[in-house]
Amino acid sequence: MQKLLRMTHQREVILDEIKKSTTHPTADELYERIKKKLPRISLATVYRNLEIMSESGLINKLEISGRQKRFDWDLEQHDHIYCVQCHRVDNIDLADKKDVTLPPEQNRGYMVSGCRVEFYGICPKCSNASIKKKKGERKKMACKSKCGSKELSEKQREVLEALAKCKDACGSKDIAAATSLEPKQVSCQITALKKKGLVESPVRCKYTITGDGKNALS
Amino acid sequence: MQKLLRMTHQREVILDEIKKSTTHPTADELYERIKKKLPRISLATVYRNLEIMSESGLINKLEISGRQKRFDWDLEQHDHIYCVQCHRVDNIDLADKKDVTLPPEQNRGYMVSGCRVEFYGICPKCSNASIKKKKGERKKMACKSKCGSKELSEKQREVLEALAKCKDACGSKDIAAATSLEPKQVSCQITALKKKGLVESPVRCKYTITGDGKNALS
DNA sequence: AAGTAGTTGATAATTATTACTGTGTCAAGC
DNA sequence: GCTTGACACAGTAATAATTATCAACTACTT
Repeated sequence: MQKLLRMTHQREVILDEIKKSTTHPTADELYERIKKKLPRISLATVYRNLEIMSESGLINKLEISGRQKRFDWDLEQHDHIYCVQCHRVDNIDLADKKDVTLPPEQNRGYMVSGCRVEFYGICPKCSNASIKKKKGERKKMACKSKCGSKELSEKQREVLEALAKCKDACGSKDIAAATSLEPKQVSCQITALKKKGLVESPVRCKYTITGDGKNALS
Repeated sequence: MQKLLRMTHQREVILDEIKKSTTHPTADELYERIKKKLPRISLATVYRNLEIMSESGLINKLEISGRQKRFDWDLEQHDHIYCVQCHRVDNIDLADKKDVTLPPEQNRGYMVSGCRVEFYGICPKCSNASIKKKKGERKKMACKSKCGSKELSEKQREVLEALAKCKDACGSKDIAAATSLEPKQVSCQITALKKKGLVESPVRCKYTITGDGKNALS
């Protein structure tokens, strides 16, 4: 039953990289770092070995908020604090935790095997970043955004360029006239552009290009 | 800033379906149920509206272990218990929780906005199921498995069929001879089949088909 | 009644992860 | 020293869950 683990060079490097990290890296964060040492390693190898090593108890796979799995060299049971903005995860040491137990009449028939406590909030890096942003300091987001600024579609670019030429806010009909698009289609594109933050609406049904929008064009 | 929400029929039905559920459904569970009432609804609409409604505070999006997001009509802050086998999530009422606070010197500079407590274990349904399984009662898994028994590939089926014809355990060379495959390829396929539990190795380098393996062929 | 913001269904795209495949490497046994 | 079989690897395809895009539609507001 016990599977024997061969300590290959790749595994050594992966394990080493986890042990070095103070945070709890995701598979692709690790992959990026490992690639510098082993440029030919495959992402699949990283995933495979993280899975294997956590199964055999060399490392810990965290069950934590967020989409990506995270790994930890610290095998002791401990708890975490999670940044809702950049999704980083830090350790916490919770002395009070011994009090958190589930009264037997509350367990709903579950065979309880453990308990996780997870605080959440905004990490210092992110709160600094948002202060800077308010000051008008334009800065590339330090953290991966869930839905990054995507490429503009053909039509979106057309609408945005037309808006860039207007001095004042203008309605979608004006834009339709300035482009080859139907008024109806313009409204669709504006919705998308607003969502991306490239366009805003100072008054109902009038639109202007934002600073971000101008940057997106150049 | 405040976006106005139009109460469409689709939204009403989605909301209604969440309110009716005692558990914490995932988007696609909801979609399956809603399709019965609105057969033409799109999965995207369900996802879109769950997101919108949770943003505007009509429902709650749970941050919980597991790959899929889950939604809850109960806006009160409460905690959960999670089945590591079938991933169902139940509510718990944790009176002791007030004790769990993060000492300020522990917060690592985070602006803490809340705390989740999550117990985990095996739910009653799953522990019953595994007892039945031990008795030899073959039964379709009640719960979605993370990596369900996949279709057999062409080569895997070939290997498995060859194995089914052997009375005793046989080596990969025997199998290679019985099929059109190279010995090297056979070993790859056997590894995959073993992982699926369709083949086992009573002695080193000898293989037999398992009960599951026979079922997989029929 | 007209115009427009918001909404929908269908589908494409994306993200994170896992599976497959052919080849390579290692250790044990002949 | 050669063979055998187990384990690993890189590269790539496939999958699952979610999100984005877009043209058509709908319900408010004026």
